Amino acid sequence: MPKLGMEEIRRRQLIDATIASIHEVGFADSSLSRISAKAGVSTGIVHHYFKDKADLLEATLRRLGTNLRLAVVSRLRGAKTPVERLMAVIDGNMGSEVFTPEGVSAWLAFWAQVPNNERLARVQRIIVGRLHDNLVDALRPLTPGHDVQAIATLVASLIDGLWLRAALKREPPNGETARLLVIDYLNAKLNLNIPME
Amino acid sequence: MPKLGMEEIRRRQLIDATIASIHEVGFADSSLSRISAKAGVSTGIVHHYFKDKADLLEATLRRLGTNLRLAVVSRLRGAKTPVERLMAVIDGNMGSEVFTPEGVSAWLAFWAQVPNNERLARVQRIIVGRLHDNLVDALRPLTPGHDVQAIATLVASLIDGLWLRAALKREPPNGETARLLVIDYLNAKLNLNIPME
Amino acid sequence: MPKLGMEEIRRRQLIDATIASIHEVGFADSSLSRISAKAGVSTGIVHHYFKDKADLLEATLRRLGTNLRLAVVSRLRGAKTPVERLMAVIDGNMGSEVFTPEGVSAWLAFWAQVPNNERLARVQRIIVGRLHDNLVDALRPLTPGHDVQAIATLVASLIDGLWLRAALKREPPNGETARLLVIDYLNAKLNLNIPME
Amino acid sequence: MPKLGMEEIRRRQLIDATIASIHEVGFADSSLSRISAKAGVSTGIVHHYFKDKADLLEATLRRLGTNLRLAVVSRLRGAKTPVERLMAVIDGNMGSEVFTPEGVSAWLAFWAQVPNNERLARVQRIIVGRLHDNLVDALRPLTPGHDVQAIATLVASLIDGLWLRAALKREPPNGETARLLVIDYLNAKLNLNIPME
DNA sequence: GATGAATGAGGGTTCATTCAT
DNA sequence: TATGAATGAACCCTCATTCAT
Repeated sequence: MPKLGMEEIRRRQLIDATIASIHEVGFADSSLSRISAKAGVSTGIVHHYFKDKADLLEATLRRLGTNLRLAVVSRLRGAKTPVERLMAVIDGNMGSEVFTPEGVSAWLAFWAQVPNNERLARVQRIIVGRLHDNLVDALRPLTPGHDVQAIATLVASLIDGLWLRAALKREPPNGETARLLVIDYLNAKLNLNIPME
Repeated sequence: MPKLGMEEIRRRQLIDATIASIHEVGFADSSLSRISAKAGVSTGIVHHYFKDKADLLEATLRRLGTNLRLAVVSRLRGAKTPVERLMAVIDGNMGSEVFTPEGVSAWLAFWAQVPNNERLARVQRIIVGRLHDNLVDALRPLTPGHDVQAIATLVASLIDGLWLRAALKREPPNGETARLLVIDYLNAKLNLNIPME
Repeated sequence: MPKLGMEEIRRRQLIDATIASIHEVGFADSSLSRISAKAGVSTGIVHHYFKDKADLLEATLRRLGTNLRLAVVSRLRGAKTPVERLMAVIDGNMGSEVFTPEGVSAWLAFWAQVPNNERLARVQRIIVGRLHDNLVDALRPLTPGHDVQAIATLVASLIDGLWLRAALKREPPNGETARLLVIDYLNAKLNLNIPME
Repeated sequence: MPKLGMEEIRRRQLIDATIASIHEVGFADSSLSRISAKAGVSTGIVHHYFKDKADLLEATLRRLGTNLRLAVVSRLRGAKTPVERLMAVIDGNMGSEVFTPEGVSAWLAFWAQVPNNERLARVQRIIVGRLHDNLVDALRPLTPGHDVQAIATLVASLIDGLWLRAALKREPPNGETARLLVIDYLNAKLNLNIPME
């Protein structure tokens, strides 16, 4: 009889191994044999839980997006003021759960696949769209008289750039420093006084 | 003397074909046979002019960096005022010679290789360092009382983020829009009045 | 006793599914997982009722042979005259119970395995031998002065050829047409007057 | 510089090895690694000369058809009388160049693939059609008052059946015996006197 | 009896690289 | 200088078979 919940466990194992492998050796060298070895299972098992390698990769990107969404959602729950809500979105994209060595490596790797992979592109568009919407919602009460769309685009681009630079560095990414750069911009542009503690 | 400069011609052919191929089918599918076909030469020829595939890729990244450097240098030549010098650096990184569909695609592809490829990483560090130095030099006369390093980092990150987003989009990248976002930030942060014509 | 005969039921299910699968996708693509899915059981069950895949295939060929034998035997039961007995053998090999799309497909598939599979070869030799013996017995009273062995061989070869051609055609096999060709030969060779109604 | 005619040599090597392999171990076990080993080349080379395995197999079936056609054509060249022309067709399909152990094995193997492989089916229809046309042409002057189509079909089926039986036997096929069975049928049916020397 | 998760060998295929020409 | 034939390792994937449940 099938062990209950085994499917979810195995899928998670394999997705985690995929992220770890991409971090360690990169996208190109993340073969299924390496991934399954890292997950501690046989190569054949992958095709029990995923249609093929592309399916595993898509699920992995989806998971990265989910992690990001959860990081924002959990912070929004405790946010009361407009500034707190804005910072929930910013911090949700810079927090220590997501802004990890493995996380930024995997993100960069997947981004590079997007231009030539429609299925990954679709997932990525959802993730990017969600960040943009979150930013616009959070910025609107704080930006009377400004072009909120442009500011959201700038902040999103800045966040992307910081993720990119984090991925390119050898050291573990420093979310705190990255966060301060975003706050500094917002304070200057919107005449806010978000504390940079 | 008909063969004079043959080496340089062939190397350039192959590098151009590499960039074009990466743009068209991505890094993973840019096999040497595809690249050489695109360059109109045989597969074997690659190893006459490059040690191996890694060597060709490194040369390609180097060329991308050179293009960027030249775009900045040529603009700096006509720059007189501090603001003009700053804009020379910005525009050199957003100008239509470099901010092309092929250019941004190739950049993104190489970025993704850097974390797991020390040789490419070395080249990339040089390029990043040069942009940072250029920015610091240009910003210093305009930023009394500010942390010039932080501002340079923010601008550089923003530029990277804009390149990244340009690569992820389907449409040809719009350097003008990207440029305006950077100017807008600088005007707000440094109380400048760089015209956004 | 509800489980009584379960073994026979399961074996029959799987054999039928094997024949159906071979007809649908061919011998090569008739994997155990496909066969068991078609039979509506799990993959593991096959090894409860058959030693391995080769065993299932052998049982399937045996069943095909049995079907043929029964088709002949049942017709022989009502045959009185020598001609009727001959026609019982012919029709038993061309009748609508056996000369079906699935039947001819499966036969052809198994024939192709025989030269390199001793176990299947053994089964096939029994089936071929039985047809030959049946034909010789039925022909003897009708072929005074002829080489009964040669005629039996020719008829058997002709029947095989007609099965083969039926399997290669896209349309459902036409046993009636095939039958008439055999009768026509016998009438010509033996100066008989078997009606071709 | 490419060795002239190398392509034709290699293709022939590989096709011959394919036929030999099918004869030795059957269609299913004729992997590319086995075929290329038998041809004395590496596995990778197959894809220089054939698009993929299906392409090699199709070329192999085509070659078998060509061999058959040539065997008939060469005999037709010396045929003067109608009977000689008929025998040229018969003997061309039973001659020692084509009615070999490897030949009949490969034929049976390919026949079994036809129902589930449209590309092979197309080639096979051409071959079958050619035999039928040849037979009708040769039979027409000898069959006044008969249904020439039906006789051609019977002869073709008989030939197929004899090939089939030859493939199923362990011994090398005996073309002479097979040939006599066909002649015997024709003599009986058409009141001919083709000598059975 | 029955399931389907798990294994690992072997399949076809692609590829960077080498080398005879 | 230039070719492309040739190699063999590594890839993804499928499969028969086993076994814990």
